Amino acid sequence: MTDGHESAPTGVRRTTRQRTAVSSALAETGGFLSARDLHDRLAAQGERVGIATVYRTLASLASTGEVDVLLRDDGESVYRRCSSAHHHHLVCRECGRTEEVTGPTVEAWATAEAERHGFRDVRHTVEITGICATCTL
Amino acid sequence: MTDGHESAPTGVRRTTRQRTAVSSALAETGGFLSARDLHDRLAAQGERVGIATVYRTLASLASTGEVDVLLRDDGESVYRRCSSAHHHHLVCRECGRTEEVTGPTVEAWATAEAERHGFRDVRHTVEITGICATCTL
DNA sequence: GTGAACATGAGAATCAGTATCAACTAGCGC
DNA sequence: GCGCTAGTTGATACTGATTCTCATGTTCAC
Repeated sequence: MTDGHESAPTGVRRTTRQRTAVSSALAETGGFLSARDLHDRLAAQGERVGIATVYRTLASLASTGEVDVLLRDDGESVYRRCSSAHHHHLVCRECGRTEEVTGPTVEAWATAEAERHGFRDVRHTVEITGICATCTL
Repeated sequence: MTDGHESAPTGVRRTTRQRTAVSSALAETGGFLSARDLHDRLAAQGERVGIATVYRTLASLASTGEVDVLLRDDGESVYRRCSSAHHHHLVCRECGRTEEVTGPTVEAWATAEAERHGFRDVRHTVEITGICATCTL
């Protein structure tokens, strides 16, 4: 973890066929995709991109806030092209449909609660799941 | 996935040495433990319990609400003996110390927000992380 | 005490994600 | 356009958590 092979980038981020492919595949799909899904989707489109590269690209996009990462219940991470403002998700457990929701209420509550316990540098995650109107029918 | 070997239990839950061991090891420790941690701890106490059994027992305890499951950022699940009332966690990113917090505010907000989008059968998870007072020093 | 349903455990299998490292390439200066 | 080199890629091995398999062991109602 100290100094591997792919470390020490001088900050330059090159444009490659693979990165463009991952980015646009993500943009085409509204919803959340796992790294595998994305890899399969690219393969189906004839874009040959290694799974390792997909993971690397997603991690990179996530670190710049261009995509949103969600850790599903089964432990797999899913990614989505996302507005960069802080927000939360309302996910349908049936079809996976996602709505973005914002909540000044929660933000305030989380911060207040954390401070009450003496915690600093507070972050929070809120996920709401349910069955959406369409799936209820 | 239709009908395995360990399925079709008629609802009976037997008391075994292993289940008791897992339960009490969990009770002795205030904080969160991963299945491995628990397994190691049991081994150290001379309790020979298979890792598969630890997982099974934890899953069973979790399903009855006797323990609380948290999916850590690295994807590993951690378990803790927990009050059964609905609540959330405030976790220190440094030392792992955990506080239980309740928030009628969030509950209400989550439900309202979900209903506004036409979602039913709503559940939510809220995790707040930060650096606790002790680690700040 | 008996028997059948339930539980266990050792190890194999699975699965997401990361590390390795030789080969490749974007983009800069010329 | 050419060459250089740091940044990238990808096939594959590896790791680590969790689940599956199934023969064997236990619990508990009767």
